[in-house]
Amino acid sequence: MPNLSSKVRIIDIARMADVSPGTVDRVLHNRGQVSEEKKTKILSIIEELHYQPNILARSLAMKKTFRFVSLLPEYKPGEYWEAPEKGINKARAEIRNYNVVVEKLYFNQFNAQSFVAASEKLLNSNPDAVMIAPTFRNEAILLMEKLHARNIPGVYIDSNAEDDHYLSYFGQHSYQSGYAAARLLENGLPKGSEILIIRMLRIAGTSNQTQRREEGFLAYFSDNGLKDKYHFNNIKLSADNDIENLREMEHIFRKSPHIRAAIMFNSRVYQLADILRKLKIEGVKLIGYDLSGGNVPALKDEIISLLIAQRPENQGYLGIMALCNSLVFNKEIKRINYMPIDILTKENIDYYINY
Amino acid sequence: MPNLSSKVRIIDIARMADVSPGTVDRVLHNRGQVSEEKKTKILSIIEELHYQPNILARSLAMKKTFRFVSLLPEYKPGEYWEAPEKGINKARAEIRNYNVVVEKLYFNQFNAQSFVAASEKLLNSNPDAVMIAPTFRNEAILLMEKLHARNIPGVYIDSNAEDDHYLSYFGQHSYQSGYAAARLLENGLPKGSEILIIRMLRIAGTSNQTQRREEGFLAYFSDNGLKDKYHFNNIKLSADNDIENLREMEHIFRKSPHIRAAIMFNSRVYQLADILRKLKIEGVKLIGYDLSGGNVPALKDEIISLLIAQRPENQGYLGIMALCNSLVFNKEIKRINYMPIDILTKENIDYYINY
DNA sequence: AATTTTTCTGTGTGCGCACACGGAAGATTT
DNA sequence: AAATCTTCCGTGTGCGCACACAGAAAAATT
Repeated sequence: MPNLSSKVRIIDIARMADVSPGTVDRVLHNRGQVSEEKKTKILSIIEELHYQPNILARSLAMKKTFRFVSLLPEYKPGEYWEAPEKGINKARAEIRNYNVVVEKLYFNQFNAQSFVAASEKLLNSNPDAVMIAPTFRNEAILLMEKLHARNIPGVYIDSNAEDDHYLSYFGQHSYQSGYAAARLLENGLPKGSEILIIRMLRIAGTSNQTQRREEGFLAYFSDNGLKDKYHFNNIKLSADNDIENLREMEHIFRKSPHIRAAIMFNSRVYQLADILRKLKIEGVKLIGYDLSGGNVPALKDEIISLLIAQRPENQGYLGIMALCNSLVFNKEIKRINYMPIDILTKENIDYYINY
Repeated sequence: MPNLSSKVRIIDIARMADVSPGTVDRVLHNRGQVSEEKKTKILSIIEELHYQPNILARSLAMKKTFRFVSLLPEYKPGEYWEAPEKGINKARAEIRNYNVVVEKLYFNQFNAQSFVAASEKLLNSNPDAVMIAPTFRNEAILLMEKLHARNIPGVYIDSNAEDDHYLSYFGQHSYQSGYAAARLLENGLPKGSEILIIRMLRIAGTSNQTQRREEGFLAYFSDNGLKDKYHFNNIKLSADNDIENLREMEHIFRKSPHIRAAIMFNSRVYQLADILRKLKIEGVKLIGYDLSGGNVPALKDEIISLLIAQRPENQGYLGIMALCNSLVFNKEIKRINYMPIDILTKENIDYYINY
């Protein structure tokens, strides 16, 4: 148990080691040269006294200011990516006095080229650390490689590119969140029911994350020998053509009136909820992801039964804080940080503030 | 939008107002006297420039050290109260450099007299701020009154004494968490099932919190017209006599073999889980609270179906941080802070780390 | 042995703030 | 008008650290 109460200063160590404060400073920062003899002596005293530098004084004295840059998808108010941004702002205010400024860059999440362009900009600005949402996996890996070559640490949030060069990852375990969703969906569902799996057509292809969730979802049923107990029905909806979607769904439900459950693996569930509301279809257990858009109202209206969330705000906050902890405070950073898989219902949604 | 980037110092303000830095200092701290004319001039400049003091420099310069004291139930390893303590330690490490020390006092949660004795000790030590678990409501209110008379701020965690003198509260909305539990228990439960409600006999009487949870639980059924759809069976178990409890439960299940669900409103569910395991009773949906003791293993073994948690670690952390934010950083503190009602299953428990 | 080069080491200054102190200006009393 | 008290105000010092700089010691070169 380290001594947290009594204060040990650099000057104390210097006195004990019979050297000047500057020398201690040098061994602490690997600056200049210090004779091997003094070095070991100083280090042993530091160890013995559990010396911990006063971060406040350090930041106050330090000339260098750190520039962190985030690279996230642009968004409209209420959309998913608003949440991580809020977390960034929170972190920014918290570490402002430690000489770190946080800047933001954005890309279009449906356009890989915009990611590449923003990457270019990012690199040219020569930041001290970066936080990236690797929506475009290959492009993100390329960027991270370049950053690594320049010794610029980077963290991923939301999804993990799983390359070798990132400092840390904050995001969900997509597979497991699908698995958890399956269990919740299946719970209390009569055997023989039909389950509707809805995918969204996406210009940039299905996202990695969505796919993993679906894998986990299906794995639950096969792992537990439930695959034959239910009928699975796959359907694809368009991202923007609401009228077409409505027609499609009406068709599906006329053909299969025994659908008792439905799931979507992204945050657009509220669109489906709208359709169900319009078609006056009831008794369908609907599960989706995230609190963005109209999801919360639909949950409260009991059209959506459950939402699964992953604290996107905290992801942004923790990503920035990890950079700060690593660069400014020289702390060790855990590399993979899976966020909790939060289960939200009408009854607990109002208290879901991420303290 | 305040200017977060450019630094404004006291000396800058002084120059602009054509006074000495000491004068600015005086109006910032209401120290000494300053002529009304200069005062307003300085204040308007502060306003205009969005001056925010550098907390780091302030703490570095400040002579005063703050003493925060927590007053929580004593506990054995693995018990509920270990969690808030962890949060306290986290906060302590974080604010150490801001000249605040955090001390801990304990009481026996089954003995009101021990709370009073600890209160005495607490008051005599003359702390700068306190955090209290008001397990004994009346005694806690009395203590908070005395603290208030001495101008010592105090926060409650875990449960709320709901008096007039506390600074802030961090804890669950007990009623609502019972309500949420009811919904989860009822979901998928065949109508006509028998539901077992288990209470623990407690020397010090039923705790306020437990009672509220039960109220919320029952309210769900009456609110939704489900009261007559199920049979409710109440049973009391002893806190320590396991053998007697086993016999009792065996009796109950022999008499009522149609029990399909059971709930306990405290963290001792694992005791019931043990009994069900011993009696080889299956097909009972069991819900309980908190992650302490053997609850997590029982959840993973699927004897417990769901656990409801309320981030006790964060409660301790946030309670201390609230004191710090108020006293040291002069921030506004939200008075009532209900913690999220977290729903935990076998599938998401492994990712439940409170980031 | 005298020099240059390299390695090592101590001192001084300032980051932005709190706080003590001493002195000036004004108000009150003698 | 002189003395005392009160209100007001400016300056100086230190919190613990980083960093620049100059100078000493040691090593390498001439």
